[in-house]
Amino acid sequence: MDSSLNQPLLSLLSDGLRRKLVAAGQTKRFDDGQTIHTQGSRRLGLSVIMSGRVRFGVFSENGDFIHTGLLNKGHCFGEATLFADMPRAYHADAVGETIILGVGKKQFDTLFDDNPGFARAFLGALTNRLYAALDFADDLRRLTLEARIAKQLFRIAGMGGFSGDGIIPIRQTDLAYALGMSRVSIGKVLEALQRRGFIELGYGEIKITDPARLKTLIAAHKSV
Amino acid sequence: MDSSLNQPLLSLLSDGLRRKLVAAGQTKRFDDGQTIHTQGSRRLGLSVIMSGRVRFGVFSENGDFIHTGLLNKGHCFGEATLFADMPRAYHADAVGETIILGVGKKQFDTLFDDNPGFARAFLGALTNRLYAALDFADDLRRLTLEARIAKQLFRIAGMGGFSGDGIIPIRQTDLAYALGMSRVSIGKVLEALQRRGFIELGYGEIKITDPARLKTLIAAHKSV
DNA sequence: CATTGAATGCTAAAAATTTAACATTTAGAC
DNA sequence: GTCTAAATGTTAAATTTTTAGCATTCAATG
Repeated sequence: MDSSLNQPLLSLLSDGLRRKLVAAGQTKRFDDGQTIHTQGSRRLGLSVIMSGRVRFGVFSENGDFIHTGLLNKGHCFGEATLFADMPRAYHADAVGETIILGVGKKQFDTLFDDNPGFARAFLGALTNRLYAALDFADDLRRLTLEARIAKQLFRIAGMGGFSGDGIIPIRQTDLAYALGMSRVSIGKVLEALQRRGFIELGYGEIKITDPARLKTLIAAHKSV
Repeated sequence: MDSSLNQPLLSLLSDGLRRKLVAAGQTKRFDDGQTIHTQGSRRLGLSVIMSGRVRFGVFSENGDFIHTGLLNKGHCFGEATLFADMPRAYHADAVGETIILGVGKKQFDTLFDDNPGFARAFLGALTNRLYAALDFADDLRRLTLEARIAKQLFRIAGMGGFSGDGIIPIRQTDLAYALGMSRVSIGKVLEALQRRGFIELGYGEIKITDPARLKTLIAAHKSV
């Protein structure tokens, strides 16, 4: 989840392997908001984002969709269905027009077994994601709320591939869910950050106006 | 961190591969408490626990060692130094007499490239650990404190390979750190669990007296 | 078996966070 | 431009959690 640890799979593959992967799968186009797969799906295979973005989340008891993650071009998902026999862990839908390369288990296995380079790429990508997840869990336990929020904003900004103006499309409600806090608490801290000139709050978006100063906040730890 | 997702590497390797791995490395014996590696070490290689247990943690600002994880026989660590060029993320020391198989980067790479089966085993192990970490982060955000504590006790019990009597060697201080809460809060909940007959508190250990009933608690969610 | 450091037990005040409202603003649809 | 649903803004009370003590119990050591 730390962007520095988030090399997309495609960037870890050589041109040759990338071509082979594409040749082995089928691309499919999704409209904005269209469901790519549902949580718990047992359809085995690798999915690679060729263009666009994919939003992940879960449905709460009352049916609301709760956004928990976002991946953009070059990233893959569904490895767990191939390597660990797990169902799809999150609901996934498209953000904007999105093209997904789907590689079924059979084709993937053939490709994987014939090309040792794939293993390295996946191991690299998974290791990065594992340590990013461990880092995120550490943050939840050790950082002050302000630091967690600041870091999460950078995390989202880094993942998204958004326009370079520092505007992050995220609802305060989703930020609250992502950090396991109430919207009121998140709102209070955001308001304070805005007052201090670090960010500007919008409707469904947050603009980082002073990235350098905001970054200095993420070191703030709870006491031990 | 979920025990069901925690197949040790050695159990994912065929006999043949396991033998090859052992042949490629060197075993080294550590006494109880002896340091295996320090945080930040750049020594590249894979470490496999052949017997005993390894305790991971970090040193806080005031020099206290804070225990954050425990792995037992069959598990490996240090993959990140091989697959993602990262330094050792945690300090590691032995719990009881422990034998570690160390495989240097060079030997490992040779072995890995010549034996495709290794890739599958590592991918399986890493995928499991990734989803366990994501699950743990979810717990931190969604579960009530009581549920988090109950689940953490099972997590530790499952990891440890301890005697079958349900006694978990853990200090309340460490439990508090692992869950990012204060010792007072942890103590309060533990005391309540003891009063209700789920557990028995000891000095540096906790006994699960009623695993079945304790397990029912871990579903308790914060409201959304 | 006396000593000692480590761990747990306990407390009350302070601080942080949630809850449950309701008000206001925003962006898009008509 | 109006309307509307969605999102943010704002409270205050209730609850949870931390902080900062100090007391007590435990287990290992000499």
